[in-house]
Amino acid sequence: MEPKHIEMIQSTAKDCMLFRDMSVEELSALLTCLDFRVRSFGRNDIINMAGDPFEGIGVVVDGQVAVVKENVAGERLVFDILGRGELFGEMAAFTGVRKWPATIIANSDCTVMYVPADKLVGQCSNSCIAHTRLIMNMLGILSRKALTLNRQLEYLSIKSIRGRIASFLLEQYKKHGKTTFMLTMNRNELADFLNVARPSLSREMCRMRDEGMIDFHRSSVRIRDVEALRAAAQGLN
Amino acid sequence: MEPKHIEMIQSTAKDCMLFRDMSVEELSALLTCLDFRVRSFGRNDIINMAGDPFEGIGVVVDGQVAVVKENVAGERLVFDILGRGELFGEMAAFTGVRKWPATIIANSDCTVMYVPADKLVGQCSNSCIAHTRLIMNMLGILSRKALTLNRQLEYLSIKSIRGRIASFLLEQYKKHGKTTFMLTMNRNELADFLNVARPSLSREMCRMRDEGMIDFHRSSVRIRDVEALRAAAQGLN
DNA sequence: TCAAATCCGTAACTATAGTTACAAAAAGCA
DNA sequence: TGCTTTTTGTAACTATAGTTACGGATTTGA
Repeated sequence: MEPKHIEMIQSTAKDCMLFRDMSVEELSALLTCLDFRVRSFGRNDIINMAGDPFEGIGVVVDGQVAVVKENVAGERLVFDILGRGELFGEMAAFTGVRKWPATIIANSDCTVMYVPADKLVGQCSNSCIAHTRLIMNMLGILSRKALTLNRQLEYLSIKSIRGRIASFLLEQYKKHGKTTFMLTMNRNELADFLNVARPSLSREMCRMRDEGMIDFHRSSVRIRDVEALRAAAQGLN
Repeated sequence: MEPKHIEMIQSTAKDCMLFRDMSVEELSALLTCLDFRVRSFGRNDIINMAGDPFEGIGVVVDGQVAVVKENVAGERLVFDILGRGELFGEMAAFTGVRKWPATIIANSDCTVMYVPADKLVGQCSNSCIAHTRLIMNMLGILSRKALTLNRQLEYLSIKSIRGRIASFLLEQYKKHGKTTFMLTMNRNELADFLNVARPSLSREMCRMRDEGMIDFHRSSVRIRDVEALRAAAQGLN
């Protein structure tokens, strides 16, 4: 293990849900008994391939990775984008799944730390306090994960494109706190995210503009009629 | 607490993931320190309403409940059907959410046991072994939940009704290990589950029958051409 | 700075799914 | 058993979204 890795992990751990509420000492003790490994990847490298044998949970130490799933037709569905301190493989770890359920791809040059699943689950020999906390943190992470999935499910359960756009924009509005904001996705990505065809998305957005609900140009959006948007999100009108 | 309840819970606990791998003694000790409550409901009763204050995890002791979500337009999306020994509210418990994220409805007369969230999370005063095991079981349950949601997300990301039906039937086929099996949902429920209109579901199922992929009558289904189904699930043909 | 690549809106056409209504079959029940 | 309720398939019609193609705007990068 190179020293720069240790340092990087220590500093990442501060922002990592998995190691939350631990003192530096606890963390050090924990890290020694977790028996982790570190690997680095270049942009677009495949970090883990769906179906490959699952070894353990991954923590993004540096850079950005994407969790994707591909069907046989070759369509790629982006499930999640993860940054520093975020986890992947946590669902597989506790269900005894032996294969990666999704593919992990490096969105940029990145460094990943792997923790063997059995080290997480098993009681460590020093039975450190930090290990207990680790488990509780894990519970929180998994729960949050489930809630996020739940919310995404709500998106896809909306049947009309207009409803999905409206819900999405309302969430952005809430997030930014302003009626004018920039989208972080281009039309293609947004269409993928909302699981609709790109031209259909454009068409519907223009209709909504024509009706005076919103205004937009490229990635900048302005909400003109919040109430109308709310109604649209609920499938009315 | 009525004795019949205690007995019912003890017997349910045997089949309950939350209490897995515990001896009768451990279970008894655990139950005393969990401070649970028991309530009974009649068919179609609302057990917990989305938005109502969240008290604790629910365990189905007897009967069947449905986890649903409704939008203002009144459309009802069935997220899950739970039987004896299954849990609800486990996601809310560990994320500090104070409101029920979904509505729970009694599918039949049923009995439910509630365990306060803080009793699960906090160390019990007797720090019993069973409590540790409870937490580990909880990890497994949450992971599995997340995987299930993931799978449902995959369902809804399929754009065609035919693809959804095919995926659903393939999963049932895999689950039963036989090409002939009974569905546990009627057409209405299945349509809800797949998030499509009921007549559209019927129509598509009939088309698939006409094309020789499947055979069915009411809730009994026979898969006639697995490969064709696989192709359909992937959006081909 | 200019050419290439990408992004975005648009339109015509097609395909798919939703809506509504109804009747036959099955199940529940008095 | 016979009546009622529920479940299911079906059909005609409508609405919505996907497909394909194209051109202008914008960005990228040599």
